[in-house]
Amino acid sequence: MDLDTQLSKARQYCEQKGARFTHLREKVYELLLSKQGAVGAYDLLDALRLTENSAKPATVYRTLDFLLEFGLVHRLESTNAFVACHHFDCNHPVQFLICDLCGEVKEIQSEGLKETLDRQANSVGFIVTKQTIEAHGTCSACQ
Amino acid sequence: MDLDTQLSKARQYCEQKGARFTHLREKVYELLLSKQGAVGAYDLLDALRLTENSAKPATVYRTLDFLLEFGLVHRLESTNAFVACHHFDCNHPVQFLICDLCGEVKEIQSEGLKETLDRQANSVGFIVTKQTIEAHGTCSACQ
DNA sequence: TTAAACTTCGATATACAGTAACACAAAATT
DNA sequence: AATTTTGTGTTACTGTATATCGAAGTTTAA
Repeated sequence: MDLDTQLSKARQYCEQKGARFTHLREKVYELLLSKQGAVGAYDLLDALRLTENSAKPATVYRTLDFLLEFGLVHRLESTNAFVACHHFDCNHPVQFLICDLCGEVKEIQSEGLKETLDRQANSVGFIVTKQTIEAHGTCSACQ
Repeated sequence: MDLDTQLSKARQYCEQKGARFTHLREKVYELLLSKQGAVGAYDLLDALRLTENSAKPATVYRTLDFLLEFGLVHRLESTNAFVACHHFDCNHPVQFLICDLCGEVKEIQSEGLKETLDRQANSVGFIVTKQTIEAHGTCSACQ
């Protein structure tokens, strides 16, 4: 799907949820969509500053907080970086495969993985609210 | 197991591996053992400074690097914090249950979880070298 | 249609996390 | 004893993230 289509899909999604897809939010989401791989907040800030002159760290983090809240982007905990999500409307658990050579980030959805972790946790009386599952390694293209 | 026992177990383990369990390394490991839950590097630094007057960020990070390398501590990617490992001698994959209320960190070992992730990755041609699996939620005591 | 309430954004400052580089000291190796 | 390796002290810096406060823009409801 091309960028403009993806953007209007996001706009529509936000409107439907009663959230404002402001200029800044659209811009940041667009920047993330346009990169493959994950981007650090300060790299994103540098890119953003090319068009949004007044952008500062807080600008980026606030905007990312919004996008994270609505599932438009994901945060990679193991690299402190952010990736656009292309299918925010389906709300399944997400896991990431991060290639340490080319930086590619592949999002996978394994119900099995989620359920195994939930089950393991429950068996010791722990209730899971959020999972972080990330694998580092080498993608097929880089092998 | 009490603290002193755990410390001498660590000392023995290091000697056996030809690694030096120096005063600093012992001290940092001891501090981590004495807290339940995970500790941030700078909190650790503050605690360390009470006895090691000259400690600086690099001191802590260097020491943590050593302890991480030998499996005496783990790093939580989702909180940038560190926890002591009590059974460094058995070298299986590790997952964490992190209680967001009391801060307790429970280490679990699920071969199944590891293998499921490996399998999912392999099925798209991805070779995993390192896994990060962390669950946030509520522990049994806090419910 | 205007005031009140709420959300977003700009700006500054600061806290927290991690690394690079170099000098010196202590152990281990020869 | 001399050499090499490893560990520590120190300074300086880069990178990551949040708190606060006030101004500007939107929405709501009188």
